[in-house]
Amino acid sequence: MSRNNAGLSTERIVTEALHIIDGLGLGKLTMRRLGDALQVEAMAIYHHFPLGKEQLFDAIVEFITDADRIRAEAAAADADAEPDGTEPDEPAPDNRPWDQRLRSWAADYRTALLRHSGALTLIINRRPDTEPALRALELHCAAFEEAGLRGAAVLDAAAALDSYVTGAVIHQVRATSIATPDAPRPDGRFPHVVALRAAQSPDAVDHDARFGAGLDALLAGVTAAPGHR
Amino acid sequence: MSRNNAGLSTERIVTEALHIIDGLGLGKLTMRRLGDALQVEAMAIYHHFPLGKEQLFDAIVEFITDADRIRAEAAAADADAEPDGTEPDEPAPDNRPWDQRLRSWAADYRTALLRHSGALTLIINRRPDTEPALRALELHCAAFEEAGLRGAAVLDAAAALDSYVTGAVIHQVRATSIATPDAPRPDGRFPHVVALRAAQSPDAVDHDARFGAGLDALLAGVTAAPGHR
DNA sequence: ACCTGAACACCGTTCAAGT
DNA sequence: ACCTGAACACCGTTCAAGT
Repeated sequence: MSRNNAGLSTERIVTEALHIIDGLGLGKLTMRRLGDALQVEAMAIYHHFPLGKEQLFDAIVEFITDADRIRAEAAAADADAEPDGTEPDEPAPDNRPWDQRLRSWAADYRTALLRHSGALTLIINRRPDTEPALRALELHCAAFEEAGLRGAAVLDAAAALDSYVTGAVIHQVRATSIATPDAPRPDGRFPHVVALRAAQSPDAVDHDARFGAGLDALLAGVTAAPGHR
Repeated sequence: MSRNNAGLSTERIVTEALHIIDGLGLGKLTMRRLGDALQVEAMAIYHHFPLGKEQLFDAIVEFITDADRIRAEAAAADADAEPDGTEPDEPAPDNRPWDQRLRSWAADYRTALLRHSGALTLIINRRPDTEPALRALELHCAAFEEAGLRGAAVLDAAAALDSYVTGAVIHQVRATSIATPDAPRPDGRFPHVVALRAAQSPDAVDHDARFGAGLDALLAGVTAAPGHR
């Protein structure tokens, strides 16, 4: 066998990089380690990502936030009793009401971010004009117009929705991260926190329900407001 | 002069590190570069942060999100016509209604994050049980109880508020980051986006107004909901 | 206690070379 | 076109040593 043509591809590289991030953390993602995992010299990666690690990071973010791929994977898992060789059809238009479309998008996006929480710091630098981002924005704008918003209020609502979902994932990842041993336990200076945590331990929080409650509140709030600001 | 006792302190180190982050970006914050800026060997930093760079990162995050220091600085700038040597008094209790307290907190926190947007990736890993974090949570819980919420709904509302503010800063930093030259311009596949951007260019967005609108919507939504979920 | 200086085990990336 | 291998300029961190 030849040492060339090791069958490298951008998708294989991104998948393996994500595997390292999920397993060892973002800090352990090294070009050399990634090369080892791919059974290739580290420098071979630069042929597929000439701009280096930053470009690889961008590709990872696009991969994680590619809603179409996520939906296709879910559909393939559902329809495994239909093993014909046909390509997946053009995705059927979603005819449900605006709020159900937004709730589905939010749930899917949140799931994708949580599944790869080790890459969250990369998501922060996500380019707003990438194709998956524009596709999500288009979905949001169409939904909020159907809800009755117009003009700047539509874009404001879309921004608020994206902000909430991103922030909620960060909040949850923080809350479920391993506690530092020397952390100050809430004492008399924080009476409300103490009382509320006595009723509900931080470890017992239902993050899915909390996320849904906040999302409902946000959607109700942005669509109840007058159409202009 | 001796080569020892260079006057290093954790505060000086953190301040200088933040200066490098603001000026050159987080990626350029190096122990060696930080040492140069402090006129000291890089290894001297380890005497004040024995756990290394991660510990320094935590200190930077605490510094940025220390609401008390921010408020004290603002107060000192206001009261510069009162140059007596007295220490700043115990902060007066804020007797305004719950929503004004939350709006002030949100504005201050957002300002602090935006001022050091290069450190945003560090903020993601912010420990939820640090003292500034608990202080903010206490403020949130007291306000939402005053608004009529009870039990889990109070903590849910506090989580939603923190999520929104954090996410909104990330959204804004993304939106105002330099555009990639090869970014796909919105075309016929994104009709709503195209139409809305024709009316309001992305560069013309009033991010302060947008933030306020979303915050108002969120506060209205979480307090309009029934007290339990 | 506080800082120095050399050393170690890594990094990302460039570049010429191989097939 | 696709990959290798050596090399360069860095990193974070350890450790013994200085004062």
